[in-house]
Parts: sequence; structure tokens; C-alpha cells
Amino acid sequence: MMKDQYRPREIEAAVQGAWTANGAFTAREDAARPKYYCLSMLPYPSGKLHMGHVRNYTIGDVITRRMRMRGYNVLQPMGWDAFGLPAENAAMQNGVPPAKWTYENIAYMREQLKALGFAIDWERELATCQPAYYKWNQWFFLRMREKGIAYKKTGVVNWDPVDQTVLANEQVIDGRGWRTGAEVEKREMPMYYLNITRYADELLDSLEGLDGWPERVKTMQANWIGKSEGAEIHFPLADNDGEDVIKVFTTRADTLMGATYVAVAPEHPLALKVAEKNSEVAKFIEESRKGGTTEAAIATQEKRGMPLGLEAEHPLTGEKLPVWVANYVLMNYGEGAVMAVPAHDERDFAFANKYGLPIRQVVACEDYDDKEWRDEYSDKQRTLVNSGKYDGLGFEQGTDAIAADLEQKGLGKKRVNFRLRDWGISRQRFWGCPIPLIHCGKCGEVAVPDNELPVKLPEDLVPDGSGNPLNKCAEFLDVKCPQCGGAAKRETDTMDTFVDSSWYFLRYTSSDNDGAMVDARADYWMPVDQYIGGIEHAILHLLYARFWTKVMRDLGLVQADEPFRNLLTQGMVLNHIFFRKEGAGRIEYLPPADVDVERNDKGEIVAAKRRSDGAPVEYGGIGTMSKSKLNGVDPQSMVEQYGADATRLFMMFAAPPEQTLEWSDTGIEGAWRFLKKVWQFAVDNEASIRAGGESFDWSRASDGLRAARREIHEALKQANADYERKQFNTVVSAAMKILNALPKQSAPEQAALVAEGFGILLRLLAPITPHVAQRLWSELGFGDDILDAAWPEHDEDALVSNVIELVVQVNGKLRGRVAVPAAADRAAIESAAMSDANVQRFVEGKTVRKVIVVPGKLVNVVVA
RNA sequence: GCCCGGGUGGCGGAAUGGUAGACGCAGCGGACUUAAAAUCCGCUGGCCGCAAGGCCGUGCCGGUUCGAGUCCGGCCCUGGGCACCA
Repeated sequence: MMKDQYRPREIEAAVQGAWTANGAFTAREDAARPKYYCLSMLPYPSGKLHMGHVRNYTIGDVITRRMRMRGYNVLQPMGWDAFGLPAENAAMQNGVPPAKWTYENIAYMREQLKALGFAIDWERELATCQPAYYKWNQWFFLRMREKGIAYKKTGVVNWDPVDQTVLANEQVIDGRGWRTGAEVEKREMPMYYLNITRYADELLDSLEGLDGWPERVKTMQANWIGKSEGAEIHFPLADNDGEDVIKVFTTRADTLMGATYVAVAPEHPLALKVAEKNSEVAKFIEESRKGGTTEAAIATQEKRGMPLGLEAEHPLTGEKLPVWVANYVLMNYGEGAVMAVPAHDERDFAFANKYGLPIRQVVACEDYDDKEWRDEYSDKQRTLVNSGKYDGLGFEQGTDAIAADLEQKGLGKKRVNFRLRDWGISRQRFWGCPIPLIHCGKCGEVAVPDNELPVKLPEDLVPDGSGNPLNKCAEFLDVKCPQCGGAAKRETDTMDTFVDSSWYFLRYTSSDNDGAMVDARADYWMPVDQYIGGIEHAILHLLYARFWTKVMRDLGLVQADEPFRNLLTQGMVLNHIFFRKEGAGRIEYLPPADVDVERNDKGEIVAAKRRSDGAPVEYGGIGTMSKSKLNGVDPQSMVEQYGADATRLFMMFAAPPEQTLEWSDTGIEGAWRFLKKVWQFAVDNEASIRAGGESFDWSRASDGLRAARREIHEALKQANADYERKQFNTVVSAAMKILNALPKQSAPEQAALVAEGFGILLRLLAPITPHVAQRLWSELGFGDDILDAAWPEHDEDALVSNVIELVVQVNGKLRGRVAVPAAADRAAIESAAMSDANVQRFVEGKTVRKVIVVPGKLVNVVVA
């Protein structure tokens, strides 16, 4: 007998226990079955799960479980992105080593994931801070170093003064550190780079083949790579000690004959050299360096510059052109210098007008006015004028001809330029993967031999906030040089944590292999069939992972060209925000749970009060759940209150996966209520369900039974289509429709309907609410294990009806409904439609022009 | 400025060019209860109407079509990405 009450905690614990006991989610390579690798982005072990995690992993779990029921050999692994700054910060606060903090968080969050019932193969679990994992970061870094893909370069780097570390360009947002928000400073520092630009073309071109990726993610990557075709042009310097040529990049080489000056960036070596002797220039450089780097500042910043007192030769005419330093030239794009063609470039135009530099029109435009810019001046569809032998040529011909002449003189050539920079991976941080190098006074920089890997990070050090503690750790620092045996020092820089997450999906396939980074099992599982994660990783992580996979391919480690076949970027989880204004402009946020809300007739929030004392509270609208705004909802308390199934169900029902999701307390209660109804239905109809399992001849069933069955199969058909396009909210709707279509208290003659319908319902729900589905499935005698139950498909015969209702329109407006036999021919349908009284009213006295019949749907009578 | 999304009831959201608002939440009414909770039943886009039914309605303006939330053109608002990119 079934228990009367739906008790999720009891059910979920028991079902999860059974899964663990029989290793239900252990994945084995099996050539006989089609494989499916379903992967969610691994979490950072910050302490506890948040709702974004729950959403992410529920989406992945739903896909995983459904594919398994459809007969696929499915792998869903899990791991921890375990290196990074928060562990260091927590260590400083609590005086606990980052390792301890991290491993404790992992242990806690692992239990949370298990309590949510995800079908994860825990045998493959990894944490990127484990030596067994990062050993291969180091090993592969050395391979890349041998190939020149990893190389050392001193460069200007972004220095975050708060975190005391170097940031990648990608980690600088509006001139501020992406974590700290502190204004970034420039520093020179030797560091290691990965030559991702070598792969820029392939990374761009193979985007096209990624049909399973959202278009916008591909666009963002393409923009980031930023390929532009043009030419490199050299402007010889007339007389200058040292530098002999200014290199520029341009996409408009055809307009070279219109160049009237050359401009370099404030950070350009030439400008810096002049600044040594010219305090005016030095002052200008200093000012433009601190001139705001924020978006708004750049957009409104005036174009400013000053002459350097140098002259460069035009590469074709030899004409002497003044060299300027200008704040609108960017050091980190192209060559940090431009040839200025004021007549045909809007920025040069403004600059030339401001400083009275010459403007020379070289592209045909009628009524050219050198005081007022018009967009047609930079139109590539026009032909060259005032350009000597190049006159009359178009953009492409002109570019080709000029590039050919430049090449002959050794002063330029066609070239492709990328916005993408090489990836600087050195970090002056402790809690990261050590870069496996040794500095020897005699031998220089020496690689740690493979058989001495991994270079282990001491797990007992506690950073104190004054830089990297490895620099003070003799045990780590002092080593013998692998080449000469003399005293030497270890490199103390660690790798960017994006390195760790650039290949973890490959390690899952071979996580128990101590002797190799990956083995043949990688080629069984790769590529990942479905990857799920936040849109915030659309550029960096996904680009790095694609790059890393291609390098591994080129070093013969894997066959895959691309790591992720299908990508789903889930939307954020939002909640209401409430706050109070304290004195001195301070804002105090309040958790929504502590606030009582007053709504107007339209349901809009008009007032809010703190529950404890009734003090008024301001409503801040809806925003992403965040620690600072205190509007997060703890998944743990939801699971305790409503169960994992209800939590998962609400997450899937509240919005389609890619859209933002608004948290709703009443919404999760609705999900909970639905599961209670499902349970109650099983209790009330147990006998029918057990009795109805025999095969049944539906062709002899009553109209009522067949109508109910039709509803169920229509909902099933819709659910399957929606599962296929990953619109899980309407899958849940379909499940609700099925429950609504079933008789609440079934009579004996309804047994077959109830048994079939409820069996369909349980299997539709199994991926979303696996515990309750499993319990009811086995309890009601459908089978032992719903995990491997056959996925339900609708019965086409069930959709057939003897009588169908057609909508009748007159001139496209709904005027009536008529029931006709399914077999009715066109004439019969038309006459039935015309005989409807209301339709008659609108047709009377008018001429019927034509009648459109859409089979099974509607009739539209066109009158005039 | 350029490139992507998105604008549908009180709310979350449904609708292969064919009944706009499925499913749920909230609200209202009723049943059960001493009462409350839970549960169950009904109503619920706006306006007019006793009703039958009618008119209006998917950001705005126009177009294509027998028929447009859906397709096309032009706007407005909004979210995101990129950006003095040469």
C-alpha cells in the first residue's frame, strides 16, 4: 500500500541511497551504444551552492536523464574550479590555509549536489587544485614551451593594486579590475604568454561549423577575435637616433596618397623617447595616461595631441610628414601608430581640423568640404583621385597596387591584424598552479624535468596579504638546478585559473590515469555533446577552451577540433531587491524574506515594510541574486522545505532555460502543490493503475475515454517536441495537462486510460523530478528502475478523432465553431460552416468571394 | 556609433502565418471546517450587454496576406556585447 502523504525528504534520501548503492550513474565506455557527453560548467567552491548553480545543474541533469532513457550511453561528470583568489582572501580573514578552506567547501557543496539528486558520475570527480590534476597543466605547459606556443615576454601588463596581481586584458573592464573594481595601473613585468593569436584564424573560421551554438555567442567571439584585413606600412624617419621607421597598420592602404601626418600612441616607444628630452611631451603623455579609461570618458574625450618635432617620409612620395603623438591612437591595437588620412577618416579629420594639419582628398566625393565631415568620405565604394598612377582604381585594386609597390620597396605589405592578444598566464598569486620552471644563475631558466612533476604547491601556507607567500618559503624556493646541480630558485608565479578550466572536460574522460594527461577514452567521449553554463563565459572561458583543445589536437593528444558541439547559455536567476537609505548615503539591503509587500490593484509593488518592526523599506526592482544585495535564496532551505524535486521542478517551470528566471516564493509552492497532486492521484488510483496494465483495444473504447486519451497523447507529443528544443517550461505544462486530463477518482473501465496516462506522466517527469518519479514507478508496479525505462512516444492513432471542431471566420474574424465528421469533404465542411447562425448574420446580404478551408483547423469565408 | 537579443493580462510565461493569453502564480466567489491551514469546485485581458453576442487588444506607424504576436519596411523603448580598432 502506498503512503498517503507525499514526503519528499524520506523519498529523496531513499532513492538517492539506492542510486549510490548500485552505482547508477557510473559511465563506462561502450562502443555498442551511441555516447552522449553532457557537461555543465564546473563550479567554483565558494562555500555553498547558489540558485544559479541549481539552475545550471538541473538543466544538465534533465538533458542527461532523458538521453539515458532514450538509450544513450551518457556521461555527466562534475568537478571543482578550485584555484583562485577567494580562497586566499578567506585564508587571510580566518588564518586558514587556502587548501583547507577549499577542500571543506568542496565537501559541503558535494553533499548539496548529491541532495539535489543529480545523475553525476562521482568516480570521475576532480578538483583543479589537486596535484594529480595540475600536474598535467605543468606537463602541457612545458610541451607548449617546447613548441614556442608558451613564451616569455616583458610587456606592459595590467596591475591590480588591490589584489596585487597582473590581470589579462580580458579581466580589465572599463579600466578596472574585474573582481576588485580598482583602477588598473600599468606595470612592466616578465611573464609567460600563450600564443593564442597563432590560432586566431582557425578560432574564427571554425565558429561557422558550430551549428549548436547560440548565434550571439559566436558573434561575441568573432568580435573579440576582431580580424581585419589591411596592410602594414613603414614610414622611414628622416633623422632620429635609434628608431629608423614607424610601422603602422591600416585597412585603407588605398588612401595612402592622402596621408598628411603620422600619429603614434602616447605609450609608443618613439613618444617615450622624445619625452625624455621634451618635458612638454612628457607632460602630455602623463596626462593622457591618467585621462579616464572608462567608456564614458573615452567616448567624450577630446582628440588631443602634439607634434614630436620629428618628420617621417611618405613611403611612396618621400614627402616629409610631421609625426604627432595623439591620444586617439591606441598602443595595444595594430602597431600603436597610424597613418593619418584626414580626408577619409573621421578621427583624423577632426584632429587635422583642430590642429590645422593639411587635408588632402584622394577619393572621389562630390562637393568635398574639408570643414564638415560626411560619412560618404570614408565609403569604400568610391574610386581614387589625386593619387597619381592609382587614379581611377577602386578600393581593392588600389589597395593591391599600393601594397605591391610598397612591397617592392620593402616598406610594407598586405597584412591581417587581429584584435585578439596573446594570453598572458603568469599570476603573482599563491593559490594557483605553479609554473614548472627553475631559475639558475648559470643555466638561466630551466624546465622542471617531466619525472619531477608535479611541482606541488605547499598546502599549509597562509597568505598574509603582502604578495605571494611562495617568495618567503625556502622549502619551495630552494632547489638544485636540474642541469648543473647548483643552487637555484623556483619560479613562484602561478598560472591564470582560466588555464585550469580550459581542459578539465578532457580530463574527466581519463581522470584515473596517472601516466597520461588523457588517453584513448577521450576520443570515445569527445566532443562534449551538450555544454551548459552562464553567458558570462561566452568569450573568455569558451575561447580559451577551444584554443587549448586545438593545441592538444596539434600535439596529438586528442582528435577533436572543437570541444563543445552544442552550447546552452542559461539565464540568470533574479529576485526582488529591497533596501533602506541610511545616513551619509549608505544603503542597507534587506533580504526579501524579511519584508512584507503591499501591492496595488494591478499587482504592482507600491510599498514595503520590514517585518520585524514595520519600518518602511524601498523597493529596488528585480535584479540578479547577489551576496551584496542580500536577495539570494538559499537552495538548501528550499530543498529542506519543499524537497529537491519541487525545487528542480520550479526551476524548470518558471522560465525557458536561456531566459532570466525570477524567483517566486509562491511559484515554488505551486511546484510543490503539483507534486502533491501527482502523489495524491497515485494514492487514489492505485487499484486502477495496477489493473490497467494489460493491453487494451482503444478502437472499442467510449468516446469519452478516447477524448481523454487524445488529450494525453497530444500533450505527450508537445512535451517531446519541447524536450527536443530544450524548452522545459512547456514540458512541465504538458505534464500538468496530462494530470488534469486524467479522472481524479477512476472507475474500473478507466483503468487502462489511467495506467497508460500515469505511466506517461511519470516518465515525462523522470528527468525533472527523478525521485518522486522513481518511487511511484516502482511502487505502482510499472517496473524497477525508471532510469532506464523506455522513453514514451505518442500514439498517432490516439490523436485521430471522429468529429473535429472547426473555427469559422468571416473575413478573418472568428464568428463561430462547427463540429464536422473527421472524414467530411470540402463541400460538407463549407455547408456546415455556412449554416452556423452567427456566420449567417455576417454573410447575409453580401457576396461570398471565396472560402478557405484549412483541414482540421478552420474555415474562412471571404465576403464583400 | 556598430553587432546581437527582447517588448504579449496583475505576474512568470504559451502560441509550425490559422481560435491570442496554454500551463502556472496572484486575486475573487463557493464547498469542507467550531475556526484556520491544507484540499476541492467555479470565475478571472479591457469596454458594452440580462443574455446571445459585439467592439477593442501582442511597444508605435505603415505594408504583404483570405488571415499577422508571428513575415517585410521605418520608428520608439529596453537588456547585452564591442568600440577613438586605424
